[in-house]
Amino acid sequence: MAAVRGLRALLRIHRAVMLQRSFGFIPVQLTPTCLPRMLCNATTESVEPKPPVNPENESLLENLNLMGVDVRMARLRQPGVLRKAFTNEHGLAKFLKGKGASRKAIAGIISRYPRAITRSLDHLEQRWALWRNIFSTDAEIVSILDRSPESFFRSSDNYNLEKNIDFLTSLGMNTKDLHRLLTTAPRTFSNSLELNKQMVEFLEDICAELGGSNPEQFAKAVISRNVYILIRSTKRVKANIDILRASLKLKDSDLLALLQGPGAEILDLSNEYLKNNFNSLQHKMVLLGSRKADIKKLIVSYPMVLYIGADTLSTKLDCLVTGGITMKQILEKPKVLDYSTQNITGRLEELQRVGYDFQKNGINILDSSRKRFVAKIEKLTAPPEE
DNA sequence: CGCACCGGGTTCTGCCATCTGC
DNA sequence: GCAGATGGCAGAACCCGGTGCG
Repeated sequence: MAAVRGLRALLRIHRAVMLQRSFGFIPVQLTPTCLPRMLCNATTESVEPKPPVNPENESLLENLNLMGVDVRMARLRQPGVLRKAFTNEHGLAKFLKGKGASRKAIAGIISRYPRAITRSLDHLEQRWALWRNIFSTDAEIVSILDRSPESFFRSSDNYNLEKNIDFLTSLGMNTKDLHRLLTTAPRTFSNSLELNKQMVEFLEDICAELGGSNPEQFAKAVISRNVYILIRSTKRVKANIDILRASLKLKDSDLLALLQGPGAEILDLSNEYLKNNFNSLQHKMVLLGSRKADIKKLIVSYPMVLYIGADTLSTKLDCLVTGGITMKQILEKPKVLDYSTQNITGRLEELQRVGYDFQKNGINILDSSRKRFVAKIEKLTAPPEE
């Protein structure tokens, strides 16, 4: 995870540089020839008339600096906001502070989504009230803004937000569903109503196409099981369904059950990732002596296996097989793959120490909570007396 | 009681591209 | 020709415990 974050940071820096280049803040190449040109620019302005770009609003910059906003970051994200004559940074800060946001959180929000300071107090109050229909405390909302400012501020259309809430409710989502949706995929509520409707209609069509009798409940089931669906494109979800359809060759009714059941969880993966994982899994399992039918069985009973990255999965399977677990046992209890390689490794070692017999006892013990596992080990090591 | 089955919880943003409206 | 609004993308698992049955 940390590594991923590090990589992202690197990418971000890379992108930032590219962005600066495209805006002309940094010469494309830092070769000596650029220096004279820059000097030239400074001395002979009239020769090369600059495009009439509004200058940045100095007093705004000063305000933002005083508030602890990372102005450089803000400039890279939304340069236009810094050139605006009228903004509402103080109003926003006061508003958020009133909701319990810290100074640091507020600065972070503006740094990451500068357009937030263009929203009026009325707008903010309205939007907050709408979110409060779903959240019971301000603190919950603040934590989401801190996490993802864009989700809250990207759209200025409060009416659309209201319609989205109505629409999702009309699908049969209860408050708890909406809460989960807004907590984990807040962008859903900033989508246009049209976009959300498109996805729902798409899902309903899939259901009908597969001979399902209740498209509405199908759509709801898929979304409830995978709250990220609505922030994906129909193109992506469709491609994933096609991948599953082509590779598993299930009966329509079985595919339908898979999609609204455990399969829903992998529908939002990027298409290449899903394909790649499928191919790697197939390759790996063949190496370990499985047949095609086994692979299909595994995916149908435990689609989350395709969620696991190719390298992780390969390592995990090796770890299990090396530890004396057979592929057959894994196919019967695929949920062991839920657990981290590290966790599995540790358990295998402990079980070996106490001489656990997987042939006799099965591998269910690997698929249990830490608490239960520890209790089990304690019992196995305790003297058999009384 | 012990076990297996099963569902649930956590979690997922920050950027670019493309339109739209002024 | 700008800034705003919105769509779309890549990224990539792990863990817990209620419950019902033998």
